[in-house]
Amino acid sequence: MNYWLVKSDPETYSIENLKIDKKTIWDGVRNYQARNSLKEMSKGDLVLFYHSHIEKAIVGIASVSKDSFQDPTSQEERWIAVELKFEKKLKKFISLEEIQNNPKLKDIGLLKQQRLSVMPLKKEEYDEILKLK
DNA sequence: GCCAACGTTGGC
DNA sequence: GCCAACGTTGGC
Repeated sequence: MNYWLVKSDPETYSIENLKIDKKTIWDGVRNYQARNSLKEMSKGDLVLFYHSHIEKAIVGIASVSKDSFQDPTSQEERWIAVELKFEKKLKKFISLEEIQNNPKLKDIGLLKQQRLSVMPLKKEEYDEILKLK
């Protein structure tokens, strides 16, 4: 079982959309590092859902409902997608600020690599983040 | 809305 | 294969 964090601009696709859709194909990723994470995802992994821009907070939890496969939005073999399933929306969002203020979380990709949209989390980091809620 | 950070592209 | 130019992301 692995843990991940994905970012999304809520104006494009929000946790509410995922809640309504129940499942979605997480495609369109065109960054190698993010792609490599997608590739390693497998069914049952847990995924924190982060809203960028206006919200800047972790707003929910999803799970991987289908192992990675070739991205249907690209002709190129190298791009990968997964299917994510809605798990829950957090009652209290975990803001970027709270994450930044936690010294145990200073090394996570979210803070270190601003532009990375899919990143792995260690179990400890995942647990630590959810402690903030 | 601005702009820094940084990944990607393409000319050489 | 290097690196300048360009485009995009995302925090502020």
